[in-house]
Amino acid sequence: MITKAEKTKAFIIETVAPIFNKNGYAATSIADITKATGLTKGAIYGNFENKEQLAIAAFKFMVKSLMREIVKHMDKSDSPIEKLLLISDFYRNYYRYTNKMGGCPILNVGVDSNHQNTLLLEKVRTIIQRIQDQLATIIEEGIELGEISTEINAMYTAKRIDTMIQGAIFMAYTMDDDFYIQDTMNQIDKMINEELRA
Amino acid sequence: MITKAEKTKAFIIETVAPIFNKNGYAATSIADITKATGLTKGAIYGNFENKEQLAIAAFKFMVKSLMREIVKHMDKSDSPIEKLLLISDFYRNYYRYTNKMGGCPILNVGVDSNHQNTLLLEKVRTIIQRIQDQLATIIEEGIELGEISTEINAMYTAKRIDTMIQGAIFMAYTMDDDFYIQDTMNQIDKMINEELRA
DNA sequence: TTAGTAATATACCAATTGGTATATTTTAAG
DNA sequence: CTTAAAATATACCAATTGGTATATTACTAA
Repeated sequence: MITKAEKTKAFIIETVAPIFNKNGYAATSIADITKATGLTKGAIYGNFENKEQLAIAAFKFMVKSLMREIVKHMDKSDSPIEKLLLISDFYRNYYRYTNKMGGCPILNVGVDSNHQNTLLLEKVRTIIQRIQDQLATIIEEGIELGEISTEINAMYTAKRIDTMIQGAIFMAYTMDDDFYIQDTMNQIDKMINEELRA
Repeated sequence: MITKAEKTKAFIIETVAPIFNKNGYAATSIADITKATGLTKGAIYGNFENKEQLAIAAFKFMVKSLMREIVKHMDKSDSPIEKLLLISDFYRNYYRYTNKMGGCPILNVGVDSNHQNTLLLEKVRTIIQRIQDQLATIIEEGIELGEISTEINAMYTAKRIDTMIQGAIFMAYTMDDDFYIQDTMNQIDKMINEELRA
């Protein structure tokens, strides 16, 4: 059964996630949180142990919804090479899409938590690792199916793609220019078609 | 003549720069600053208008010393294509080098200031623009000297290289793994040799 | 309807925040 | 050595910080 508190908890997370994502952990106060939710400290601390645990829940929520979207998009094809192209295609809308939630949580929390919050940094690392593993798995499947050259190192290539994507996201947000993402996705497509394809 | 205050000012900036870089603007308190410098609020506010101006001075200081190093390294050759290879070579030591100062100031302040501090963000943008302009100039010189293919778009290529570098820096710091930088620099070298070269 | 409990609000806490006015010390010129 | 000015230290400010103990309200099962 879904209790009142569970609904409140979900509501707090949804409301607070973009605030943490935009402002960062230290620059987000409990007052910001109560103001945005319209709730009081009692409700917040009744549902979350402390600010840190709320920030972790918010990060997980953003990543989860992001991952859901990308998997949904990716599953439009069964072909590994098509899947890779669908991933870059997903990121073509990333700037517009993530602007609503205050930017890319992986980039923002990754930088924000470094030297500052061990628990959060750990969560970011886990997510990045998972993304790269999934990318590598798709590439390996492509190799097995003969779509992708056997010369390709799946993990290296996965890391390379992920690195390019994160660079593009950083540049796009810092310079407020979607070009970086579009151009990088073109480069990744080129790489898929000209280097990966068997 | 070099006054006492000028020396103190420089000392404060040097001491405080890595703290701001590591912790971010909001997470760095005036108390952190007085503790690190051994000075009091009087000395800090006697030399800087406020926390924001100090953070800006600290950012400029870090970028200036970083730029000095990269230019010094780059000037080991007169050939544009060699200059490009020397840039990627410089970044091969970037992780170790910037760890001392608490990470890459462009990445850190770029992410930290977004949605938070307009003045700082503006400084970051100016620096990124300058880096890309300088990269583009080198590429153009390479084209004029016949070292680089006339097919190459200097500004696009400059942006592409810069984007890859920033992605590598983010990944290296977030995952605490220098591999991302080394691999990306290999990729950039490959790009220079196989795509740019006339 | 009522009692018990779950959920939220209120009032409060010490510590810290960025910043300032003023007192004190340090410096350099005469 | 003296003195004015420059530089730094001290003491203080209201506002805000994350967090808690307790009071109040909302909900649900009997």
